[in-house]
Amino acid sequence: MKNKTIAEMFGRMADVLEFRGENAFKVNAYRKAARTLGDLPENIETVRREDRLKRIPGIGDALAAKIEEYLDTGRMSKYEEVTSSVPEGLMDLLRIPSLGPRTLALVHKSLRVEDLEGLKKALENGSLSELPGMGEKKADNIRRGIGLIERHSGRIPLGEALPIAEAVMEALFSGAQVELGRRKKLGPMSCAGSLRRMQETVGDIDILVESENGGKIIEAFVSLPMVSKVLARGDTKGSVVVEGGLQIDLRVVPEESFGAALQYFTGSKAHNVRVREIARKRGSKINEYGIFKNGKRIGGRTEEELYRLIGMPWIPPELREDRGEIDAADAGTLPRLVESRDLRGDLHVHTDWSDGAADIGTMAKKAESLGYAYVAVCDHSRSASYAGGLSHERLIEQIGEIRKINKKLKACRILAGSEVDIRADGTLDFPDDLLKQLDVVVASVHSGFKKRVTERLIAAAKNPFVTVLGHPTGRLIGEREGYEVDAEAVMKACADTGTAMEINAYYLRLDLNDVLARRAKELGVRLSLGTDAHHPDQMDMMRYGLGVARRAWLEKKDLLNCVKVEKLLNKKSIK
DNA sequence: GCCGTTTTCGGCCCGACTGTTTTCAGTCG
Repeated sequence: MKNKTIAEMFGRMADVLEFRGENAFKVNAYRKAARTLGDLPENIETVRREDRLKRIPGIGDALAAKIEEYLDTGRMSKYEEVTSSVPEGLMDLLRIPSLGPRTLALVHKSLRVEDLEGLKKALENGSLSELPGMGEKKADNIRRGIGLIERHSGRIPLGEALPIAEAVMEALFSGAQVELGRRKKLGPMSCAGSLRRMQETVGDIDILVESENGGKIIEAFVSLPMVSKVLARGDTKGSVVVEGGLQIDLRVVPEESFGAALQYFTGSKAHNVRVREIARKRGSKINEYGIFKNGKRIGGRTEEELYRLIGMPWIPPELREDRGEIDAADAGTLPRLVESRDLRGDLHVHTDWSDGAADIGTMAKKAESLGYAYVAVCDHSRSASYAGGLSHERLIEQIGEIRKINKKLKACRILAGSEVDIRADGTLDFPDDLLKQLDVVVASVHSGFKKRVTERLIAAAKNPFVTVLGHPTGRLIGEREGYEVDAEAVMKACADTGTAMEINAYYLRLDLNDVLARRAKELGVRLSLGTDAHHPDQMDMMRYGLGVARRAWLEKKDLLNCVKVEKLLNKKSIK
């Protein structure tokens, strides 16, 4: 797909245009188009062929022409002209926090800085801090920014950030309660930002708490044991770095503004821009303190109130990405998102029969404690020798073992399954007559990442005994891109054959991701949540997969996990 | 560069904080 490439080109052009000081609204137009294209689940070439380019929001005559030029010739003259006007690599420096386009232009023009090395030198020899408008503190901030991106490219996975945020909030809750004394009750506390939206990675953590005693709360916050550095402490805002380098901002807001502040700090930015636009068109104004009409406050205590006052229902945080949720809210067609309590089971776990850490009974017990009605044991198949993949005989033995344990279980049923390898030649690792005996078959690619992956996945989908395609794109967050796969073609095959596609809930996979899972739903594909747990504790990662499902607008009916066990076992009813 | 229930021209979200200034530009969310 050329979508990402074109999106990156527009993004890069936006950077350069901003750097050159051109019209900020034009810059914004490029940036908006870049984001829309990056999120577009459909192949841009298809959209072009059907002459629908200009129907994409934010794409007008000029950008459509540029896209067409690129698709036809493989080049974009405007892009080449714009990017060649600045040294290669210079724009990468914009990733450094507290170094924006204006400052970059200044250091480039007056100090001839062209890359990170040059920037470091200018910081070292003091020439940067002597520039007009610059100073020691600004230089310090840029130094810290460089350190930040060098340590860990800026963002950390949701599955690491959320437990830290929860630990901090819990400690803060008791700490702040002590500071306040017993008589004053601490108001509600919530995380905000990309963490609350359950985005797959987060840059920093935002926490909001409602109280009239900001100073004391902030004091308790900066004194928490996990804090390694205090960046700022005031009456309404505190900012710290915790062990591991993650930045956490705490904001204390008064009761009447809590909802407005929560909405504001939850974002996303694109969502908030649209919400404010609409508020303005409808005669009111929204900021982080509330919603105002003719200069008079008319609300802001809760998010529900805020949305209601501009004429729409509350929008779940996972949807707030400006991907159509605002129009849907306006039209009253928001999805009824799947919830944790809708999930009847985990459809992908491993045991010590292959490379898992716990035995079948222990995994089942964990499933029971989570309130599940079923758990699918899907150990690796024979080709996955690195993972102790089961031989034909061992799998038959395991099926027998599972049937035996099931007789002793009450609430939760173990489903006999397999995570069967889709081999490099496109065949599956077990013959059909063995697969037929299983309750659940997850078919996954674990090798030959560059060998005709699309065709292999489609072939697997066509197998009548394959229930689910496991981690269909194979990406690992922060480690590797997915396979070269035509996701759209695979989805269509799954829709045709009734094969489900996995949202692997393991925090580094989250595969399918939100955008693709939503597209799958649109095409009529059922999704399946599995934690891929290799340890009972990892079954708790279901919440990350659920986050993806909700970000993908999925409802109960879209997920295989919400189906009753009887229906699940009757394969004809699901495939 | 996009867009249109005020508009095909003239708008385009809003405010805080920081660091540098002596009234404001840049950055951020």
